[in-house]
Order: sequence, then C-alpha cells, then structure tokens
Amino acid sequence: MKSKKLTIKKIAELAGVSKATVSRVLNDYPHISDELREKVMRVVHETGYERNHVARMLASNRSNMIGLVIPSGAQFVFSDPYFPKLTEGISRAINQHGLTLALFLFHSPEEGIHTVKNIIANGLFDGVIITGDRKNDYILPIVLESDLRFVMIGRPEYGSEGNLNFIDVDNYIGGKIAVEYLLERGYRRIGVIGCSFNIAANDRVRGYEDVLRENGIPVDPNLMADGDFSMDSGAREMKKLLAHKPDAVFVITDTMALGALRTLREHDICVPDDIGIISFDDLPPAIQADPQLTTIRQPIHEQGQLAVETMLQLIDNPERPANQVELPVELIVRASTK
Amino acid sequence: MKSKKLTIKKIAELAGVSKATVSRVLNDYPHISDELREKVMRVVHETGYERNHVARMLASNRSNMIGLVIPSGAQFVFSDPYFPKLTEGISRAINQHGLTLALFLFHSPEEGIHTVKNIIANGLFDGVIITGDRKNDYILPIVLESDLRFVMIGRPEYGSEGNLNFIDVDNYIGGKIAVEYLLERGYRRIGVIGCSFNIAANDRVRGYEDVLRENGIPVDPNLMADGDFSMDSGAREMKKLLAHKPDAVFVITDTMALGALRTLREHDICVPDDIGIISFDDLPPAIQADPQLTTIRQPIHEQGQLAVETMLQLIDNPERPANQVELPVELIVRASTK
DNA sequence: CTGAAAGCGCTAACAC
DNA sequence: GTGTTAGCGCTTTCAG
Repeated sequence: MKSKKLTIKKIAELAGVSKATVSRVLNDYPHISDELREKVMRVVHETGYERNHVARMLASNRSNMIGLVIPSGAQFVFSDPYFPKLTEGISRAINQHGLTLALFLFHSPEEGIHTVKNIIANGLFDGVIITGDRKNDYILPIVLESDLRFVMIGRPEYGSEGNLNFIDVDNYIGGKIAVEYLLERGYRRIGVIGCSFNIAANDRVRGYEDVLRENGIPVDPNLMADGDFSMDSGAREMKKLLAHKPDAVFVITDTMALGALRTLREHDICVPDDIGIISFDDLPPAIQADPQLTTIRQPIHEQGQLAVETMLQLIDNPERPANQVELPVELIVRASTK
Repeated sequence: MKSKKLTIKKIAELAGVSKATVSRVLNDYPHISDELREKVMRVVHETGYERNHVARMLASNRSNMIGLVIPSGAQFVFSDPYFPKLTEGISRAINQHGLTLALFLFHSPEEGIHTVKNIIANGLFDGVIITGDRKNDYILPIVLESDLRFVMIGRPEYGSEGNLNFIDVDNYIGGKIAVEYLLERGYRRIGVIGCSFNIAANDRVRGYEDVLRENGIPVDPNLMADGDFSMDSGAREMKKLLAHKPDAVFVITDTMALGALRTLREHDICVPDDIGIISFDDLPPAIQADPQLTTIRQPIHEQGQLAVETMLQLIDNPERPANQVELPVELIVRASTK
C-alpha cells in the first residue's frame, strides 16, 4: 500500500518549474525547451507521478470516456454473440486510443430512458456509441434533443439520416448476395425468416425480395416469416415455413438459423439436400452448427473500430460532415447449402 | 439542442439560499428545514438541474464508477456466453444502485497490466470487480500492491484468500453432484474434461475425483482430459477420451460439452444411450444443444449482483471483514444423460 | 439549521 | 518559452 499524494504542484516544485509547465509537458505542448521538458519528465518518472483524471476532466471539460449504449433488451445481449463481439471490437479500439469505455445495458425501456437522460445531464462522457437499429428507437429522440455527441452502430431509419454519424453494414447487398447464391445453386422456392422491427433485418429482406423479382420469381408472402432474433423464433418460424415447402431459406441471422436447423433436424429434413439454409453474420455459432452454415459475413469488429474512430474525429471537430459508412459484406460458403 | 449551463450556484440564487444548502439538500443531509428543502427541490425540478458528476468527483473523491476487469483473453469473452451473462448481471446491479460501469477487456497481458496500472494511478474508480480464476493471475499482484478496492468473481488460489473479497460458486460440490448423478444413473466408466489452468475447473475436477474414490472407483488418468474452455477443445479432448471408452463424461463447461457433442455426432455415438454427458454452467447453449444438456447450474447473475453489493459495502466501510461467498449450484437434468 | 469560504488537482488564458 | 492567475462545479469544514 503506497499512499501517494503526488500532485502537479509537487512535481512542479521538485522540478523547479511552474505547474503550467508541468502540465504543458505532460500534454505534449509544442514549444517547450528540451531542457525543461527533460527536467520535468525525469521527476515524473522518478516519482511515478500520474495525473489525476478527474481534475483534468473538470478543468478541460474532456473525460476521455466513451459510453457504449446497448438499448436492446438485455436478453438479446447474451443470447446472440453479436453484441459481445461488437463490444470486443470497440474495446480494442478504445484501448488503443487510451480511452475508457463505459457500458450501458438496459433491462427496460424506462431504465434506458432514465440512464440516457442521466448521461446527457451529468456531461461525463465525451460521447456515446449507440447500438441498435430498431425501428422506433426510443433512445435516439432523447439524444437528438441534447448536445451529446454520438455515433450509431447501424443506420437510423431511412429518411432520418440527416447528418447523423453511423456505421452500418451493407445489409441490403448482403440479402441480395445470399439469395443470388441460392438461385445459382438451383434452389427455387426460397423462403426468408426476417424480423420486422429491425432496420437491418428489413434491409436484408428487401435484398431478398428484389433479387427474386429481378429473376422473375414472385415474392410469396407464405414464404416470408417474422422472427425476433432469438434462436427459438428461428425454430418456430421455420416450422411455419415448412407448411409451404420451401427448398431453401434465407435466415437473416446465424442465431435464428441455428433455431431453424433444430426444427429441421426434428423433422428429419436433411440440410442441404432437402432444404438449403443461408444466414447472416458469421459468428462463432455458424461454424459450430451442424451442418456448418453458409452465411454472409459482416465485419462486426471493424464496425466497432470505425465507430470509435468516428467518435474521436467528432470530438476533435464537431463541425465536420457526418460519417455515414456502409461496410461491405462477404459470402462464406459452408455446408448448409448444396 | 438546449445549452444548459446550470450550476449549483445558479440554483442557489434562484432558491435564495447558499450553494452549501443546495448541496446538502441534493445529498440528503439529515438536518435541513423542510421549508428550505422544498424550496430547493422545486427550483431543481423546474429547471431540470442535474449535478455535474465530474465536479462532484473532484470535491468528494468519489466517482460512483465501478470498473469490471475481464483479464481473460478477449477470444474467450465472446466465445463463451459466461461473460456476457455475468456482465449483464453486474450491469443490472450497477443500474439499480445508480452507479456507472466501465468495462475493461484485454487483448494481451501487457495491455492488461498497463491498463490496470492506469486504473490504479488515476484514481478514477471507486473500485473494480475482477473476474477470472486463472491460476497465476497477473492482475492480482498489481492490484494487491495498490490501495484500489476490488472484489473478485471466482476465488483466488487456495491459501491466498487472506481477507480478499470474492464471490465464488460451489465448484467442488458441483463436481461431486455431477458425478454422483452419473453413478446413480448407472454409468461407471466416467471421464472428465477439465482445464488445468483454471481454479474453478480444478475444483470441479476435484469433486469428480473425490466422488469416484468415495465409491471405490479408481481414478483413471486416461479418462481425464484437459481442455481450455473453448468448444474446439471440447471436441478435441472428447476424441482423445473416446480411445478409452468412457460410458459417460463430465465436461466442466457447457461450451466444451457442445464441442464434445459434436465429436460424438461425428462418430455416430448416441447420447445418452452410448455415452452420457453432463456439464456445468447452464447457459443458453445447454438448451440449444442436441440433445439438451444435463448440467450443473451456477447462478451467474447472482454472482454479479453480489459482487456489486460487496463492492458497495467495501466502499462504505473499508475496514469490514472480507466477504467470501460460495454460491450453491443445482443439478439440471435434461436429455444428455439417461 | 444555514452560510461563507476554502479547496479538490488540473488546464487555459493572459502576461512577461 | 515560461510563469501567474483564474477558474472548472461541487463538497466540506468552520462559524454562527
């Protein structure tokens, strides 16, 4: 237990300079004589002095803390590996830039609203990264009212992009690629399991519809099911779809695809021979599945990285035009399609 | 965009009292006249004033921020649902107590050491929760040197508990229960897939060994495999075990059990008829598995909750005797045992 | 029970 | 280039 009480003042005394000089040295200011810089740094190293974050925050109005807001009900957060992976990517970037990451999970919309209002009010964070591409997002309106800096993971609803910063993924193209591949492999009665309340999911389904139309195949509502991102919903919706005998299904999430696979197994329907399955994400479960999933890979890690970098740019220059990115996706062929 | 610049000073003026009084009201001080209290609160509500966190921190030397340190390589963090669930539980408790949670993931030991040193140095956090029950923990020694408050999730190595605060789970008992159940169901050649570098895993395996001995069954090293918590290691170790023809295996983690199941499926070995599988955790994959896993449930959520509460007690009273808890576990029978 | 005033440790003008 | 001096917004003695 060392009870240090080193302040910038003490360092200044020891080095025989002013507090201001110490501060400048520590903040890498341009015009300082090498002599003083060295003198200060020596004392700093000898004493093991570290600046007090809080005092810096108060004086500089900058905390180097970024919040990660995950409004989705907490149940999603640990039932779908998407969020852990995203968090991991963000954390990596955060560490690289010497920031610290605060995590906000909500267990009810009320909690979310309350917490976000708090974040805004106490002005502790340099900015927040907001995940979730739900339609009717309840967080966004609150944040928009404030002057809290934020970047979104996933796009806002079409038409309301304004000059919001967001990092999205090419969900629409991904949907097209998936269905095009299915057609290419000879599948014809292609179903889809989507999720109506999610923007990304909608985009993927839109890709599905467009490809069918482009190929002169009618879009059959009977072949379109509506899940909720959970594995169970995948299983349930697949069951419904089965009644209409699809020969392939585009499940817009690996996790839901796992559920679909379960249903298929229960019905002794062979994948990929009796029915082809293609999904979206390429998370670990895609490989762990049996058969391994053909899927559209989205660069989750990169999304996190980019979100942090965008945040940093935003902090440096609040006036810069918004960063609106759509990261490319990639077809990964495995064993769930023939 | 409302550009509020409400300070305690302004509130004091509006309410016609001193800053100190406002501060006292806001901090629920005991002896204030109802009249003043009310006057202040009215102004606060009307204006929507919120205290500035940072200023409070500086003045009070308390941040209400708790760090969650997850030293395990980041790959574990998103390949095993354990951490997401733990994080979720902690987050819930954090929110309930009006704290904020900072998340620290490391991508290399160096990063971990550096970050932890930083946490200690800048004195920003009221305390940290440290997960991971690795033997030879590299974080612990650093933290012990400092006066940073911390509570561990998972126990430290035996003999070094001292007066450390930790929230563990009854891994040893869990191991015993698992193997006792296997014996009860008539299995006799029982193998185990453990993990040598993890304390919790060791405890579970110790339970395994002891039950066998207690029942006069020799502990056969050939039936003991060493995984690393990954699904792949489960698959790999099961393959090795197969050479020695176990009729049941206690896999000390759901995730590894999933891997084991994969191997078994590949070899057309039927679970639970040809071989019984029992695991530990009871995470979502346990239900998603085919067959669903008989497993020992550990209360991950509760662990998080307790860790936060312990932290809070520690902050209030640093001198209190250490809280060393072992939460009970529970047998959950499903379909992977006959 | 309430107010005045002194900091918490640092940064950021402003002078020199 | 470097030092001086105000604060940042709040809590917390210390009087009264």
